Amino acid sequence: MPWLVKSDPETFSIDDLAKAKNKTTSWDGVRNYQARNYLRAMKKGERVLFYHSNAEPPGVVGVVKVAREAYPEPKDDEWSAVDLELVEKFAHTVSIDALRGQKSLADLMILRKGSRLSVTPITDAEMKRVLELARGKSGA
DNA sequence: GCCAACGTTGGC
DNA sequence: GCCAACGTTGGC
Repeated sequence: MPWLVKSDPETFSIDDLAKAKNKTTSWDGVRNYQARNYLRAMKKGERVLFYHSNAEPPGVVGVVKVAREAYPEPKDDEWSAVDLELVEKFAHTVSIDALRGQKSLADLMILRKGSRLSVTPITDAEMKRVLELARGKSGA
């Protein structure tokens, strides 16, 4: 299953990931039970959209993948982390406006008002559509 | 900077 | 177990 993770770029941006060792980071600090359960459902190799919140503009900035499935956080093993590895940084952000402009993306949890989940599942079709938008295709 | 939406906390 | 208060998130 494909996924989407949110990050405030002031805290951790896709450029930070690009600079990280092996372009891989431990995705820890999630302190929401539903998001944690999603983390635990991630499988190695699955693709994950990387979303910048509180950015100008907010939107999807690239694709990462699950490099290591969920493991307990060393300092707080009630919670889980995964390792995420950079796959690609988009040439252009797929902005939240662009996402909202797509009927096929209307069900994205991220677009719901007040949605604060930092890890959400998406469908294969949604992943495909966002990748098309990233590559500049506007078609159906 | 504002504020609506949400999750968590804590008194009862 | 309810719910008001509070802190945080995130778009604008």
